[in-house]
Amino acid sequence: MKLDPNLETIENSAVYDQLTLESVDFFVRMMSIMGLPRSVGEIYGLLYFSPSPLSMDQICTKLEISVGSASQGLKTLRSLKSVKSVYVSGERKDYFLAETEFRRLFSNFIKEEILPHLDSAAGRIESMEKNLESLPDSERDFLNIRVEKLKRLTKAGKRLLPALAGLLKL
Amino acid sequence: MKLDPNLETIENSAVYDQLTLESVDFFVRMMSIMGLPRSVGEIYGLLYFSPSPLSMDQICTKLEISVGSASQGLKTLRSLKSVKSVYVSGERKDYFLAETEFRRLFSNFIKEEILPHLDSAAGRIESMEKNLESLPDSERDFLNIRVEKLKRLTKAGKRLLPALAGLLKL
DNA sequence: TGCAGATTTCATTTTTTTTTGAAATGAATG
DNA sequence: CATTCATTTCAAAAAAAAATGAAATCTGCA
Repeated sequence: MKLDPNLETIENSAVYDQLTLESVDFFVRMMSIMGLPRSVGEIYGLLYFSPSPLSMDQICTKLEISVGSASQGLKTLRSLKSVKSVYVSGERKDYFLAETEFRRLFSNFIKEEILPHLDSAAGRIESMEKNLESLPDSERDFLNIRVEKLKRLTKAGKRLLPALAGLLKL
Repeated sequence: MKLDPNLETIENSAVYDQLTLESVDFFVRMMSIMGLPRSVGEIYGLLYFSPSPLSMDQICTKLEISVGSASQGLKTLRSLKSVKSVYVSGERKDYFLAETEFRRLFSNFIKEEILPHLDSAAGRIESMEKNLESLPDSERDFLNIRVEKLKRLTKAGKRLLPALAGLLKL
């Protein structure tokens, strides 16, 4: 991360830079657990500790990433509703602020990245059940139990995961 | 001495192959959501529908993967306690069976892959708090609130995630 | 103990994912 | 409505992750 040497405001103090660095690091790891690219974590980490909204080119400059990455990363963060754009009077470009309700971030992540998989899994299980029917009763038991287990797992996932974010009382 | 391959067993039917294919596909996706490599999902998917334990070379043959991958994948699965090895009399090699309690799989996954990150996050937050102290009171508020939020998030994670697997009543 | 087969390790190759940067598209302003 | 700046898109480059396979290590048994 690159610092710009304009003094006096908190944003330009060395301590603030250090905090931002730690924030970026924190969110890079967190997003990476969620399977999101480094740049997404960097952008969110930067915005999370920024008292004022930042434009895309400020983000690119401070993080030393390309405009393509910034645009892509902001798109992802927008889809997770983790970032909001802010109108700044007399400015043409968009400015961004972090949305700090983690509950919403997780709930959108689950909705967008996980539930679709559970839905397609349900389809796959149906197809397994169809295949099972064509086996003789005597040999069906073992496989039947396994398929039932998968079915219960996906159902539990579909029920539990969306409820999970709701448990976050921060 | 080797058991002769009885062509009438369920394992050799086309329907069984189809089911195995679907199982592999199911678990490859599931493991990939958890950030685990394809080979891990393939191996678990194969074992999950196998009525009899399989050796490493059987796994390599059926999945067409290298011994290195199989060894690596089994190591991961062992560490997640998702696979158990079985003694087969008169056989030198190890044989493997899937452990089908998903609760244990998830609980181990959380313990091994996620909690360590939360622990290191706690350290990072401490360092942020130290940095905060050196800022003048007047400018500390905004950042203080953010750091507190991170602290609550990691604490909630540490409490909630291990409990999560326990909610799985399958 | 020494051997043969089984398993692990790890440098290398392959595959996949992410980033880049330039061209295309879009939008506000005069 | 043309110009300029801002944003998105996407092919190519770079980086990261995973798979391979052969050498090293381990293990049980004669």
